[in-house]
Amino acid sequence: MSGFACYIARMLDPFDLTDDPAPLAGPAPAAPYLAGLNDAQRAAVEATDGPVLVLAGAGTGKTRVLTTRLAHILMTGRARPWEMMAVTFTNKAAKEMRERVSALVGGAIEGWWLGTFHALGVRMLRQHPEAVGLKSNFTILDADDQLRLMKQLMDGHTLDDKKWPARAIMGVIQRWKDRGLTPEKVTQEEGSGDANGIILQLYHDYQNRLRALNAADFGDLLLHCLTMFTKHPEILAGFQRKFRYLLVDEYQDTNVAQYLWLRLLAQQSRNICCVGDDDQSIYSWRGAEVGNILKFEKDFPGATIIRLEQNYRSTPHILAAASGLIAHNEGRLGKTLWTGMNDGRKVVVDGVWDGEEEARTIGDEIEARHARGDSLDKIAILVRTSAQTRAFEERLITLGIPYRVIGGPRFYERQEIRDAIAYLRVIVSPDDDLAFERIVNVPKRGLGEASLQALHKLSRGAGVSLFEAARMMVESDEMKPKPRGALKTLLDNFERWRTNLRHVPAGDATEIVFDQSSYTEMSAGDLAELVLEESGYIEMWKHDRTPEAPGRVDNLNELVSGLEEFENLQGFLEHVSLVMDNEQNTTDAKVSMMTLHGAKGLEFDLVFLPGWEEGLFPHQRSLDEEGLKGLEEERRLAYVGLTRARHEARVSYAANRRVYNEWKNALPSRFIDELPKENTERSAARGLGGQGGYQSGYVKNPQRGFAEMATAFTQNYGRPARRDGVVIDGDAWLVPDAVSEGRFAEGSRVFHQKFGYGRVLTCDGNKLEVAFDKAGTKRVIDSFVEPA
DNA sequence: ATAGTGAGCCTTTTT
DNA sequence: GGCTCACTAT
Repeated sequence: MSGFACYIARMLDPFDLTDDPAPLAGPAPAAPYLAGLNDAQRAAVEATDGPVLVLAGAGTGKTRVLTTRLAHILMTGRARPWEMMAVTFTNKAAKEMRERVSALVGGAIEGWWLGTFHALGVRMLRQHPEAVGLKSNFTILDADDQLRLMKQLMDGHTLDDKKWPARAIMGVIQRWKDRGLTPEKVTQEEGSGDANGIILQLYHDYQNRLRALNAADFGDLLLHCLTMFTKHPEILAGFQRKFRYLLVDEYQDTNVAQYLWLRLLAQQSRNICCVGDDDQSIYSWRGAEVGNILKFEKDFPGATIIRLEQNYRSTPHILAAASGLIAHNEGRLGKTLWTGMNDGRKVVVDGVWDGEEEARTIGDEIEARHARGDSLDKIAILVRTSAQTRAFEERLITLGIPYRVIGGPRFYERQEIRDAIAYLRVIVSPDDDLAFERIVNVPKRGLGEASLQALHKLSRGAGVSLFEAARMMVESDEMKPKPRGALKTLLDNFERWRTNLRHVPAGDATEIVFDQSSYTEMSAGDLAELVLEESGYIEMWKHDRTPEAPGRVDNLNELVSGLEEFENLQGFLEHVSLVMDNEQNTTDAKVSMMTLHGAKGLEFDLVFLPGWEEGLFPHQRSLDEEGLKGLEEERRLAYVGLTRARHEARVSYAANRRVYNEWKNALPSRFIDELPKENTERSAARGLGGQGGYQSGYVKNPQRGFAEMATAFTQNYGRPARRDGVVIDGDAWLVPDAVSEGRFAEGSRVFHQKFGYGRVLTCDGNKLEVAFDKAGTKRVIDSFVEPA
C-alpha cells in the first residue's frame, strides 16, 4: 500500500491533473499512459466524473480504455484503491484487469474492490451477514447442491415432476432472483397460476431451508445484498461513501438484480462508468437485460455517452460482414465500426454435405495452415453448441493436430472432486447437511436409503443437523448393528480429521470444538490426502475398472496439490465456490475450440464458424421459446463469432446433419443470406455457386485428395443407389460440377444419395423441394441431387 | 442394499 | 447418442 502511495507521488509530479475540473475541456499535458489512445478512447479515460456509458464495439480497444481509466483515476489521486470498485463477469476478466492496471501503475494494488458481481457480493455479505440472517461462515451452494435440495423439498408437494423437474423449478426461481425478487416480492407480481403457486411455495421453502443450512446460492449473493441495503440504510450508506468510483464491464450482460445493486451503490457518488456493447448481449437466458444498457441515459440523467467505433482487430471485409448481419436487428443503440486496415480476404462461406465432411474440410484446412507454418494458437473453431466440438475433436485427433476445448466440464464440477470437497466441507462445518449427505455412503458403507431416512427423521424431529443426528443415532439402539458400526466409524473419522484442521485466522466465527490435547495442525493438502486415504475414497476409484477411473484418481491428486497453495481449508472452499476457473496450460500451441458464448472477448487470426444451419444456428429452441427476441440474440451470437476473426472468417453449413440417431437435412442459416454479398465469397470446393472442383485450392494435400477421390469413385459413382455404404454420405463432395451447377425443372426426377429417388416439387434458386419416393417431402440444396 | 438393466427422456449458452 | 430414473434380480 505504501509502495503504491509512493508511486502515485512520483507520478503526480510531472503531470498533475488532480485539479483539472473538466478533463475533457482541453488537451492536458499528456501522461505517458494516454499516449496512443484515439480521441474517443481518450475521452472515455478522462471523463472520470459523473455517469458515463462507453459503448465499445468489438475490437475497439475496450480493455485498454478500461484499464487506463482506472490507472488514470489512481494516478491523478481522484481515488485511492480502496475507494474504487470494478465489476466484471468472469474471474478471468478480473484477473486480467488487475494485472494490466498494476502494470500501468507500476505496482500491486492493495485494497481495490475488484471482482465479479458475486465475489464482491459475498465480500459485502461477509461483513454484515447477520443483516440477512446468516452467519459469517455461510457456505455457497453450487448448482448440484441446489438441485439436490430442491428434489428433497419437492417430495412434500404434489407436483407433476414429469412436467416440472427440479431443474425447471430451480430455473424459475433463479429467474426470479435475477430480477431481484425475493419470495415476498413475487407474490405481488406473479405468484398466482397453478404451477406458479406451488413453485412460489417451493421458493419460500427453499429460502428457509438455505437459511437453516446457513447457506446461500449464487443468486442470493446479490439478492441478499439488495435486502441488506434496503433494510439497513446505514450499511448501504457506508458502501456508498466508500466507493467513490465504480466501473462495470460487460454492462449489457447485467441482470435486474445486478442493475439495482449497482444503482444503489452509485447513487451517492454518481461516478459510475459502464462499458458494454448492446450488440454483444448474449446472456438473456440467464437473466441479462439488454434493456439496462439501452436505458442508461434515463437512469443516470446527464450521462456522458462515448462510442468507441474504431476497430483495431478485423479486416474491412470481416467487419462489414458482421455489421451487415447485425444491422438486421432492431432496437440497437447503433454504432458504425470502421477500420483503417487493408481489405484482406472476404468471409468464406462453404456448403458441405454433412457434419463429417465439414470436420474433414476444416481439419484439412488447419493442417495446411499448420504445414505452412501458421501458429495453431491463432486458429479457432467456434460452435453454437458444445456437442458440436466432438466431430472436430475426432478429426483433429486423426490428423494429429493438437487442440484444446475451452469451457468443457470444469475441474471443480467433476464428481470425484465434488465428493472430495464434500468431505472437506463436513470437516470444516459439521452442520453442512448437503455435504454430509453426499458422502455418507460414498464409498459404500452399507448406509443406504433406509439409514438415511432414519437420520433425516431424527434430524427434523430434534431440530439438529444430520451430523448431530448421526451422533445421537450411534448412541441409541435404533439402528441395526451393521450400519450403526459403519456410521460410528465414519463419525469417529471425522472427529479425528477435524483435530487436524488448521485454525482460521482471527475474525471468523467457525465454532469447532476439538480436543486440544491431540491437536495437530496439518496443511490443507496433507489433511485432504489423509482424508481421501482413510475414508477409502481414493481406494474406491483405484479399484474401479471403468475407463475414466484412472483420470479421476489423477484429478484427486491434482486437487491435493492444488490445496497446498491455500493457507487453510476454509480459504480453499471459498475459492472453490466462487472462482471456478480452470486454468488451461497455455504452453503449447493448439487449435482452440469453444462455443460462441465462450469466445466472447477473444480474438484469433483465423476463425471457423461451422454449423450455420437453420435449427442449429439460429437454434430452434431459442426461436421457439423467445421468438424474435431469441432470433436477435442468436444473431448477436453470430456477430460475436464473426468479430472474433482478425484476418479470416470461414462460415460453413452442412446439408445433412445427424442429430442423435437420425439424419436430418438442413437449410443454410438465414444469417448466411444476411451477410452482404460483396463481403463474402462462396468456397469453390463444393459448387454451390462456385465453379471448379476441390482442386481449386481447397484441399491442400493432393495425395490424400486423390486417394479419397479414387475410393469415392468406385464406391459412389459405380453404385449411386447404394444407401448403406460406409463412406457414401461423407464423400458426396465428388458430385461432378456439372451436376452441382445444374438447374432442376419442377417435376423432374432426381436422385439424392441419402433419400433416394424423387420428383422436384418446387425450385427456388438452389433450394429444391423434392417429394422422395421413400423418404417423403424434403427441402434440399440442388447440388446434392442429380438427375435421375 | 446394491448392481444391473431397460425405457424414456432430452438435447444451448453458465457467473 | 447419452443421461436419468425406475424397476428387477441378486
